Amino acid sequence: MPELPEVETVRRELEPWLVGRRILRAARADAPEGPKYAGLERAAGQRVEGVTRRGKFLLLPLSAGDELIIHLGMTGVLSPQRPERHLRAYLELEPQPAPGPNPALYFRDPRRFGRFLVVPAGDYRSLPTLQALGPEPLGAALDAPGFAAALARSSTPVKTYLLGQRPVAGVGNIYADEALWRARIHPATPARALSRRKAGALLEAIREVLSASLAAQGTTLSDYRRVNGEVGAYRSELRVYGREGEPCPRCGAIIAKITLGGRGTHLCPRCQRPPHTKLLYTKPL
DNA sequence: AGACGAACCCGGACGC
DNA sequence: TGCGTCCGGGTTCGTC
Repeated sequence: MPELPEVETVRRELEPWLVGRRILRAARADAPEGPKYAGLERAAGQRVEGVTRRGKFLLLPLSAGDELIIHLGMTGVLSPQRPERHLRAYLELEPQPAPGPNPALYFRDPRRFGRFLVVPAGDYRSLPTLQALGPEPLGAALDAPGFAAALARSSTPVKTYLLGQRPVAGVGNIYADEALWRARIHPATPARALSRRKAGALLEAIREVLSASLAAQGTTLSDYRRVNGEVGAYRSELRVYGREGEPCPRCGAIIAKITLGGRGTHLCPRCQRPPHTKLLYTKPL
């Protein structure tokens, strides 16, 4: 759910509020001991020096050489308002000149897939996905030849490979389906079976979808909220995700939902022809 | 090493 | 109405 556009939206909203602010206290609330909230208390006394993002991870460098890492998981929401339920962790911040209670950043996460931990800056040993994360799709570091070369290294279905965050950072289930539809590629196509031309089209489609969603502050299906509590507006722009049974907006064929790599996968059976090689997916829904 | 499936977790949808 | 079951999602872990 929160993928690159949603996390970047949150990042932009947090940045002006948090940068330069000192953390008075960092604490877990209804959160278990364990790696997902490891070292959180160490943030106390440090100043937030930046709010950056890599893929779906928020990275906040702190003044004593640590780094606060936040991953929203499926249902994580960051807010200055204390939630009534499912509060996992929070940062108490030094007060602004304005009167009133100390401001705070609250992390609500009903499904507990999120993370909120502090590590020595750059020490991502407890986060293998972050450690091996591919390049940012909206940055200059990734070009079409590099992307094609990455795809050529895997025989995994291209959608599954995208979800692994290796060829490119920040693409999740929703935008993978949307980008593959735009590029007219069947999700089960082995990554290395894509021509360089098709790989280039896929990268362009990924960039278009992520940019358009970012411009709309992301997609809210149910849980995702901006820091100010508002929803993202991109849901109405989704072309295949969640639209199984509806006509394809491009050709009118009925959009299908299949399971691929254990994930719900939406596609147009006419626009996105399966590869000529053996079909790797199994059951239409 | 890489690939794959299961596990994690729980609100909501669904079936009876 | 209420109970039980299933689903899904990103990431990690265990197993092949």
